Amino acid sequence: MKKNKPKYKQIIDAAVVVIAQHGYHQAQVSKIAKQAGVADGTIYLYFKNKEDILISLFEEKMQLFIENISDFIEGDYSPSEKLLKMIENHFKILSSDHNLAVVTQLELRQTNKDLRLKINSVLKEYLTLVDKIIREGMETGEFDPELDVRLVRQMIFGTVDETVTTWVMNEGKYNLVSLAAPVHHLIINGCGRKKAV
Amino acid sequence: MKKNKPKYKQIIDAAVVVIAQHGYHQAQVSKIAKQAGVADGTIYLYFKNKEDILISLFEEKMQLFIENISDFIEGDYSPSEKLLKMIENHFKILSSDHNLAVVTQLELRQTNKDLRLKINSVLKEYLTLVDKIIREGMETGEFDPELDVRLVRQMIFGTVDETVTTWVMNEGKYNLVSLAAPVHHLIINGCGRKKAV
Amino acid sequence: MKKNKPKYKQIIDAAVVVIAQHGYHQAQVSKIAKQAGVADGTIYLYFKNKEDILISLFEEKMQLFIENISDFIEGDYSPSEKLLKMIENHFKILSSDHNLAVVTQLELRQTNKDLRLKINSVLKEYLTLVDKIIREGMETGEFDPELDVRLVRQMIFGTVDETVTTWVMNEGKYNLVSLAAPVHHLIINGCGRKKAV
Amino acid sequence: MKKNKPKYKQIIDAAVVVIAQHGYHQAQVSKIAKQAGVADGTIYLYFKNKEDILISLFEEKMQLFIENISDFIEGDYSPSEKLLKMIENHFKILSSDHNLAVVTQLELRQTNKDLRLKINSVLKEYLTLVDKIIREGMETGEFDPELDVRLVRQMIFGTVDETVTTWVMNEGKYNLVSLAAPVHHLIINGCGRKKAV
DNA sequence: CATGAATGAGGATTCATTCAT
DNA sequence: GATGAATGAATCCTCATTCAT
Repeated sequence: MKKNKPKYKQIIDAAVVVIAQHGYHQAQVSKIAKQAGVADGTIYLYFKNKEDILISLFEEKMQLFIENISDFIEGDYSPSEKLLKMIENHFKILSSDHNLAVVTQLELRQTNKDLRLKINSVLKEYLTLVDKIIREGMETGEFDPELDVRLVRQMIFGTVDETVTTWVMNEGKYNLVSLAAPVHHLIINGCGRKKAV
Repeated sequence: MKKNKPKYKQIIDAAVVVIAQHGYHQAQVSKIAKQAGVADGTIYLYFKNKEDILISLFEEKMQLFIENISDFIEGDYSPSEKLLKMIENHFKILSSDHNLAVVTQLELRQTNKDLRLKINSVLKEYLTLVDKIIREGMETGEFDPELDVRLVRQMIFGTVDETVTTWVMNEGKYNLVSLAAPVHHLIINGCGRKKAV
Repeated sequence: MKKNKPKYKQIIDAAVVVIAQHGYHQAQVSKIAKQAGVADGTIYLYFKNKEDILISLFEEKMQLFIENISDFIEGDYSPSEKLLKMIENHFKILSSDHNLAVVTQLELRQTNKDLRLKINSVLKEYLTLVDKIIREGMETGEFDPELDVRLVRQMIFGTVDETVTTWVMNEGKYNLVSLAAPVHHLIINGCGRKKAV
Repeated sequence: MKKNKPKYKQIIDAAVVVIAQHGYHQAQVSKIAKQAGVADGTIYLYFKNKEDILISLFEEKMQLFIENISDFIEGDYSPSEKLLKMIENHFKILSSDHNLAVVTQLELRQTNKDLRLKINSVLKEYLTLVDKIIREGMETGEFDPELDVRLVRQMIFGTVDETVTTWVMNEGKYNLVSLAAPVHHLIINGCGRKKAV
């Protein structure tokens, strides 16, 4: 399995650094090879082509998101709590690796439609976990049972993603993790005034 | 004023068609010229360069969004109603011009960072209107007065944008406009169960 | 006769200014037209094409050189004196019109071989006058009767031309006209030490 | 060192052939690559850009001129003899490589001012050698000690250059090398009649 | 396994010239 | 005579990928 050889991860990490520093369109294979400390040709012993580097990069990093939340997704937390932990996890990971945040929020979106569709299919596993939480919430009655799951998932992911992107575009000038609670609150309660109970 | 000459809009419309059909990276100037029924060189009588076509395209189309909502943004509707109308307008425009939807949601995002920053500054006018509605809602008491305006704007825009993108990626297989009401409901109330009044 | 209409000279003078200021490769027809205060198309009522402007420019200006020396070329001066006057005239004209000097010494040499051959044939009339002086000098015995006329002409023109070009390249920082006498002296006596008489 | 790899000289020689045959403006990079028997892209492994090919060409060939004369420039010849050998060398090199003569005398002068300035700075080393001979002649008393060195250098170079250019324009119809002695004679003695000794 | 020299397809832009008004 | 909007041909360079060593 190539994925376990040291050069595999070495090249992916080099790709993150190069793309973050030089931008997607200036991230030539030769630059990535140099950063990884291997020859250009070596890249092709581990990846089919350049596109394959990017998809693999996304797969690898997506594991970070999923591994962390798998722990508590089956745990004894309420759906709302799970959602909060998920958002916190999302913000923490990207907050702690600014290069990765730049790559996923800005640079990797400059790819063509085909590549983006492939990236989206990698994303699906993550989104499925969101769906699971939503359904659980609807079943326990914590969430509105009339919800359209896909729409809610889009609201959650759209809000989270837009929040991170804006943060990256502002060059991380404010604390992203501290936005997890208010974002979660917005998602659960909307922007309407809470009715007196 | 070049913008009022017929060929200006003719070229922009050609660009939308060509980019939607062939993708951003296959949208050569010569292809756009052919689609517009003009010579390659004529493009450069109306636009500084290829990038200028794209920015102008975005400016021109963004006017559609803004013009329509300017009518009622000052009207006697409640903030929540204004928000609903805004979302409906957003969905209607992109629903009725599938090419445009493909271009704005998928193709135009593949551009380099410089171009995207310029596009974002065009977008700002639209986002300012959203902010206005949010602030009005907070003042009238219809919205939670404790809201972080930027965060709410990100939730609204992120949700709307993600909804449209998913719809485009599903090739418009379902009715987008009919999602305006549930999306609006989610934004106002969140996914939490409505408390008994 | 087009050459006598005011716009003919107007366009040629505009060409000299534009070429001197912007360089040969940035001297577009439209720029020359603008400088001349006419429309692009008007140029083509007076000149066959762009090349024709340049040849005509050279013809017109070459007249300046020839007219002035025609006066004394038939006069009672010795061949050596005629040569000195010719060099002085050459230096004076280019000294007094820096734009013209830049155009003839630097810019017009960037043209293709064909155009340069045409320019050379315009130059011929001028060079014939040089030949005439040389032959006269050989006949009167003032010049070495064994000379190869073509070679001498090349020495004279080569030396004069190189002197002007160097002066232009040094941006006219020193007085060109005052070099006429020493250049003339070099041409007549060479660089060898004058033998004691 | 790229300059010592075989393809470096291979490409330069191809450039000389292509420029001589097709003219500067028709010497496309792809044509040069084809003539050199390499791919277009290979050119750019050895040269920064097209301009760099031309400057390198000039540098490379200028070495021919300088190497040959370095041998005797320090030798026991009189300054006048050195000058003669230099002119002979100059004529021999260009006489034996007609393509090169066309390129240096006609085609390479069509380049823009920037490139010409760079070419001129390459030429400087050669002109410095001329200056050296002149100064030596003035010191030994073989040349007029009152000479303006720059002016004499301009006479020498202007005469030599004009002689070669005329020869090239006449398509090499006569023997250039045999003109070395008379040109040298003219430079040393001028065209004036030698005074009886 | 690893290398890196070589490959070659592909596109935005300029500007001399035309011609309907 | 004069205009100027429209034309369209023509080229340098980059970079993902290969393959002989």
